[in-house]
Amino acid sequence: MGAPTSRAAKAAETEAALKAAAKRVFAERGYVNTKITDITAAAGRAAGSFYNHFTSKDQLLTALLTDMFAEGDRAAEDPTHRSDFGDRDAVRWHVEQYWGFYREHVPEMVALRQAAMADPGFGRRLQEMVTRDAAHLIGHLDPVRAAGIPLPGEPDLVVSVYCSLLDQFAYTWLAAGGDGTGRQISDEEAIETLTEFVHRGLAGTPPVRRGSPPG
Amino acid sequence: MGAPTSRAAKAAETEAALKAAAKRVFAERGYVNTKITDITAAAGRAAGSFYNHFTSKDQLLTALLTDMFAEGDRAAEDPTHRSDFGDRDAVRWHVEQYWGFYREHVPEMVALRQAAMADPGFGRRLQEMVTRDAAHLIGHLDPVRAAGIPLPGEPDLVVSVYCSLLDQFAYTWLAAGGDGTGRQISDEEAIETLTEFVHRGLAGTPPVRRGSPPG
DNA sequence: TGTACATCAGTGAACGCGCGTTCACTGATGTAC
DNA sequence: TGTACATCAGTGAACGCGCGTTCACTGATGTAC
Repeated sequence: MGAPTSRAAKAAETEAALKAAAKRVFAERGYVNTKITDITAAAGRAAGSFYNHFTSKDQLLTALLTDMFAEGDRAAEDPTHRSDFGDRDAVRWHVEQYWGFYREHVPEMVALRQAAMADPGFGRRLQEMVTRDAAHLIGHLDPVRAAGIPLPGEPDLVVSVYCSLLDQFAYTWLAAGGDGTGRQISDEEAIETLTEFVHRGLAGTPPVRRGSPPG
Repeated sequence: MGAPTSRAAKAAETEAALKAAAKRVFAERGYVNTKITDITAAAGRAAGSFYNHFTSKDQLLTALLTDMFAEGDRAAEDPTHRSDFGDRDAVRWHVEQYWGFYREHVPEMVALRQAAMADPGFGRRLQEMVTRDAAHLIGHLDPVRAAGIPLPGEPDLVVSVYCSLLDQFAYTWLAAGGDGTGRQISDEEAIETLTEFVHRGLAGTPPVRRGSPPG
């Protein structure tokens, strides 16, 4: 800004501007609907400039995802966290992490979701991300079983249920703009409801209930 | 086939062939990646023929969705079903309905999901579909509360949790080809795990548990 | 029943729009001496 | 420190590919008399 800049600095600045603009534009109109020139325009650069930094829109997204995962890995490396999903606090911690991460990375998460539907390469990338998460989570179920509480199904399926739930719920409320009723949702409310539901679902005792009342 | 056909019959046959081909091709390569000529080629017709029946790919999808919903409404009109989500059988019945419906309509459900991300019109359509479902389901929670069991959160959010879970889990296993580990899943296993998890999540009693053991 | 004309589903080559991508050019930064 | 040349980020008009869409044409079905 004003000060004379080296070439490298200027290039880095432009690349960062393109990335930031891409996130903004992806969030506004979605990944598939975004043209290269939408990104360069939003970044205040010429169309041709794009190709000094990225070979394609896909590769730009890949770069954004790399940034995102790097940050995510750093954030997730809190080895003090509770790892027993029979423990409500442990569930809450994980739900909160996921929710916070999604909220911070809505443009990338949405773009990845879109790209995964169109491009098998991103599909695999998304699956790997989920699988890695799942491998981490599956161990958190052992203490539940060790405590004599039967899981609702095979551990890998239970993890899949958990991931499905968090992913789609976060997408609905943080990215898609809610359930269509205009309802707003606070972080606290989302995290509490998810935590309670998941904790019960994993480690809760189903009630002994009659069917429908006679007559 | 062979027999001389009236114009109307021939046109209907072609339209049906285009719809059937579209479903096949959508399932193979996804909605966004499908070109008009992919559909006409799969149906064994000329490219121009498409426009005798549909104005665009979007409108073809709309037609497929109309067919699908018509069938879905007919199937869902079983007024004898249990409507108390404290009752495990009631939960199971709903899960089973959803799973079966999704299985029968993978191409349309996937296409709708893709279209909803790109086109706000389809986004609204999808939201309406979910909202209608939600309105039906929210009443099923009343008996749970009436029985003195606290829900894991506000009823509308609980319904949203339920819908998120079923939608994403079905998409993962029926459309996206699983969790990336090559794991297969039977209908029975899916329905049982979902039912148990949801039933506990809604109406289960969370265990009284210590935090992590001392030391 | 037969003939002449009208209509319409289907055809596929050709057209043209939109957008990704290129490339000759500019001016600023870096280097050589 | 100064001059001459090289390099490189950025520019934006122009190019061209891919695909949606059109349209003149064909041959079969429908209608009039």
